[in-house]
Amino acid sequence: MVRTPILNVATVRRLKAFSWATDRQVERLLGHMRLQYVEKRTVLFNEGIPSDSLYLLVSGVAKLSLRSPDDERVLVSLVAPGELFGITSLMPGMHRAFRSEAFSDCWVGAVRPEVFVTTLLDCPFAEFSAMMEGTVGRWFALLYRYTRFQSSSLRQKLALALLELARKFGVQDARGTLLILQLTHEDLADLVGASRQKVTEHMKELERRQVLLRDRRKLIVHPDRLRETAGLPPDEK
Amino acid sequence: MVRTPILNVATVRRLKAFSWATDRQVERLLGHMRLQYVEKRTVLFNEGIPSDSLYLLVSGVAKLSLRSPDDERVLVSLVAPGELFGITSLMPGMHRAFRSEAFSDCWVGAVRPEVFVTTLLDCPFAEFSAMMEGTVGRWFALLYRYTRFQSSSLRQKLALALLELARKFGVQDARGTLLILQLTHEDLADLVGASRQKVTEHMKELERRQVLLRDRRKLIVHPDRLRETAGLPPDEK
DNA sequence: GCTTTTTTGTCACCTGGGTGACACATAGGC
DNA sequence: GCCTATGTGTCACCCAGGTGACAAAAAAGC
Repeated sequence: MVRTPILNVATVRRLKAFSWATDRQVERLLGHMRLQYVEKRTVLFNEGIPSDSLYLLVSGVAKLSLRSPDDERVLVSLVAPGELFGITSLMPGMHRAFRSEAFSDCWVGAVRPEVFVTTLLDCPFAEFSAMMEGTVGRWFALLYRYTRFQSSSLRQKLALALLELARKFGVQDARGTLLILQLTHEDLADLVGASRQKVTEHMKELERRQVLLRDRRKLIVHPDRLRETAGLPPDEK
Repeated sequence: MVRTPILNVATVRRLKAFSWATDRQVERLLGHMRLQYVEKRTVLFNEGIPSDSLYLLVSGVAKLSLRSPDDERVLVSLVAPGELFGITSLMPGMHRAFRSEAFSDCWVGAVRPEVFVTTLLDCPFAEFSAMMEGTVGRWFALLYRYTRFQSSSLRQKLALALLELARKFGVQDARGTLLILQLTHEDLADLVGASRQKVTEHMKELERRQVLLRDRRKLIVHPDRLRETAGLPPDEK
């Protein structure tokens, strides 16, 4: 068995965690932190489950990953000692975006997000977390799309991009979701990082498959079918 | 010329912006917001400059983009009315990550981030922004890497990933920056979304070019040369 | 309306990176 | 120290998607 590390203010400072907080605040926070040992390869949390804890990596290396449509694992990031992870817990009702597992044997400290916020910021958790959602929520959505892009074909990337656009710029229409936006194939190509020509080809193909249709230069998309072509599970929202 | 839109609490509610704030707070915030008209194609801010304003898109469509090493523009996102953007301003001393320009003619409201935070959250800006940095800073770093990935070759992606690892897990060594991490080529492949074989090939090539070297299964990298192979400007930090 | 510019559609051809296969090297386990 | 499992190096081959080129169709000016 491994010796339990000592987690006190000095250790936290050495880890360069919570550098903005006072000693007093850190001390108070540590009082609420559960330290746990996580053996290599053990999953700490899985994507999609509700997020109720915020973690501090004390020692070892943790890993954030994501399962792609074709069941490959995308390694999103490696977490170093001193880093906070499981940050979705700071946003209201948000589920885990990534799976977290121990890349090597780890010691992690877990704390409830409400305790974290109220201890270090002295502001109601609900307000803070609504603020987070309203501001960095967009970053999160982008990160989500880009991590998906990693293991997607061009067609899937297009579908993902169009889904995002439908969410932002779509209005309901008899024929589907109308994008109130003048988009050229070149814009789409820049968005998914592809050539204009291939975008044209795939858009034609999506039209043929009735995933979308065009009325002059306005797009009308069918979100369900887009999700399907993107390799996402059917909508649950 | 275009009619200036009326920006009051009702408008904000219709835009679904600041949904978590009270009418009173919104009203106070609006008092500090400068409304401006931005003509299509006009650049609102450029990547790399200090960020001192937070923006609310009132009407039109804005665009966030990024210039890649080979001078292509990566279109990162399109901003819809009601969205906040220019969020780097909420983090201390952070520079703009993306360029923002008007995709169509726009009306945007600009507000100082300190005013935004103190009005809507009643908590000192410095504390809030340190908290942001300590928590969602990691997301931001990831987003940065992934947006760069978009227009990079495998070699560049590898260099970017290794740079991130060097920042997190590197210790100075006579021969360069030693990564205190046992990484297999397969791990690297998962990180950059490539096949194990090609990663092996490129790692060999990087060794040949003296961008990195290996001591048993530990990597020693040369960050300056990595930046160069990644197509990034020389370090300014 | 007619002209100019921008976008779309479709080629043929090239290339970076994926795949499968297999030999060799290394590192743990015991 | 030996054995087994895991990682590395290197093929030959294939394919998705990039590139350049050009015609047709739509939009935008005027």
